[in-house]
Amino acid sequence: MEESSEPDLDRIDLNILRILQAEGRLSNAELAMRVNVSAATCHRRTQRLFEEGYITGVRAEVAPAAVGLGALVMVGVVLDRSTPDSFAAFEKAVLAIKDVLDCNLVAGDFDYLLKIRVRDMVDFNKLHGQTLIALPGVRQTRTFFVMKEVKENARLAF
Amino acid sequence: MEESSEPDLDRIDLNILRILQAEGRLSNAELAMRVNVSAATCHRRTQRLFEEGYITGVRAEVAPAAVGLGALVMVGVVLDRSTPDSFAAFEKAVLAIKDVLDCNLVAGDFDYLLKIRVRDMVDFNKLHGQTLIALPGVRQTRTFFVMKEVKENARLAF
DNA sequence: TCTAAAAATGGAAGAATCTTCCGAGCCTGA
DNA sequence: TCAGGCTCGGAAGATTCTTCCATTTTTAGA
Repeated sequence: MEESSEPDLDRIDLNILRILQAEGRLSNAELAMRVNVSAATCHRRTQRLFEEGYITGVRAEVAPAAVGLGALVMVGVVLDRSTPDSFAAFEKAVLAIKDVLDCNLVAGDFDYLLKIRVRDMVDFNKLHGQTLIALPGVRQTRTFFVMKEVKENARLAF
Repeated sequence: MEESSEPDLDRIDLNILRILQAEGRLSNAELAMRVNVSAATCHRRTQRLFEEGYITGVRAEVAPAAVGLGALVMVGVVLDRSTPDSFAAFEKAVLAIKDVLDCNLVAGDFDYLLKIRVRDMVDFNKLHGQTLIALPGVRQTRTFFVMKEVKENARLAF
């Protein structure tokens, strides 16, 4: 009688996740009302969702432009060789670059796709010329300047 | 006497932003201690950061795999024509697709780059065949399956 | 079907936190 | 120098959190 996909999350848990995903600072009392359980139960449920890793953290979203990070750039990276060592070295180096928000190993024309936030194009050119192309094993990069952010970091639909 | 870049954020405000970006559920009392001001001042500062749009929201991060969204896919999209109407129609349609987390208009080989989360490759194939290539004005798409998420949604460095 | 153990629930209350008011300190400009 | 505006921290009522406990609901076996 095991459920097929999401083992131990019932409708209430899923609603808590959905609501906190949108409003992470909601008070427990208000959250309890919205999901139709008592404050005590809601508190226990939410605590469990944190403890068991369904919620990995709660973060305030800072407006990038407000802190001088107005430029968003996507970069495709191709490495020289496709060896495990080569990948590992590249990944370790990328993790240390604060401007890189996302880094994904992909199948397709690139080895990695990066998402980068910097102040402006001048800053990106410096990052590109001094850091990115100097990363271990990089054969070539392809840059995609973002001209308009249509949708950014949307909530998960479940 | 206008400052060049970040007008009205002093060191304390920036620290509040940095801390809340990492721990959005921190109590005001604890936050006040960390930034070395009284609870009252910290409360006022934080409130202002919300009201003036420096913090756009606070969100719980839900583990994608826990809610059945284990697959991450990047898709490059090229449109038939590069007219404003064409772009507008595409963007409007994309905003309605819940699986699309990011959508950016870029300069380069593609018109748009999408970031999509679905359950698995089967789900992606369905989404691709039934929805993506049927979006208004789409000439071609290029799919990049993510094989490893090296860095995901990192915090802004400022 | 029935029963007993196990688990989850909601109410209540002490503890902790929030939120606002107020007076004091500190620049700023005349 | 001094008046005005701004920001600060302490304090206290209001709100919220967190836990305990009795009750209800669910589960599993006979």
